[in-house]
Amino acid sequence: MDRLTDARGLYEALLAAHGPQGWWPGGRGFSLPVGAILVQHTTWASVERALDNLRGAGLLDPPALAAADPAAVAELVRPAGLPRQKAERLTGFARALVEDFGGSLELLYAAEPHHLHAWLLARRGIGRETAESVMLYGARLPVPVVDAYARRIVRRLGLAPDGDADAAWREWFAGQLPADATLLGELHALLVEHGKRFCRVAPRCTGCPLRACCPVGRQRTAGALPAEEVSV
DNA sequence: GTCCAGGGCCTAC
DNA sequence: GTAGGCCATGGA
Repeated sequence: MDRLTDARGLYEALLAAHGPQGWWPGGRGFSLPVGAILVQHTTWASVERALDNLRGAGLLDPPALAAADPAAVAELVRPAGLPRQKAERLTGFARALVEDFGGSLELLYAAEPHHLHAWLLARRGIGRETAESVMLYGARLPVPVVDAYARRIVRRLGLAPDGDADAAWREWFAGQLPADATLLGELHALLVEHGKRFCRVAPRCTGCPLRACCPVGRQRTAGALPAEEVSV
């Protein structure tokens, strides 16, 4: 494998290695922002059980969730962990959606992107990463999602931008990739998939398809790891 | 038993 | 601005 030098090469290498991930292909339903909040600090398998519980209770509906008792919602989302916290965040999100957009995600997504971003960030429990995920997969806006996996993988490949500011990372991705929500959605999914399998906090590079072009992967194969690479 | 997952909030410094 | 604790369940 040739040495990777940019985001486009990374995307193509990950796509070749892992294939299309197809996250949230249906995209625009209420389960998307709900899932984006539920998935924080847990696995998607756990989220699906929580979503099933909410669906069974008729709460995958903005007005119904807005009116629901957070304590009852907490029991339904318990499989996804942090139940009290996530129940408050979900009911709060639904209330704001009903109050500000009549419960319509279509109207929310139709807002000017800057306002959409600001509105999402103003919701309790929605930070940068969750807001960007909703904008990318829900509103289908070409927004790169810069998460811990993206940073770790790019750092280990020796491609990280100068400085570590959010803006520098966003510019690093946006400047090298087309403004294409489908491509950026695949890239984020591929980075997560690759990170889970081969680029965790403690490097386990065995079998990593990027090993040949990754300094950490090569050193991992050889044995020792530089401390600054292990700790990224 | 230990680690950590498709984060974000709050507090202290 | 940033480091550290906290939230809680479940799978590896």
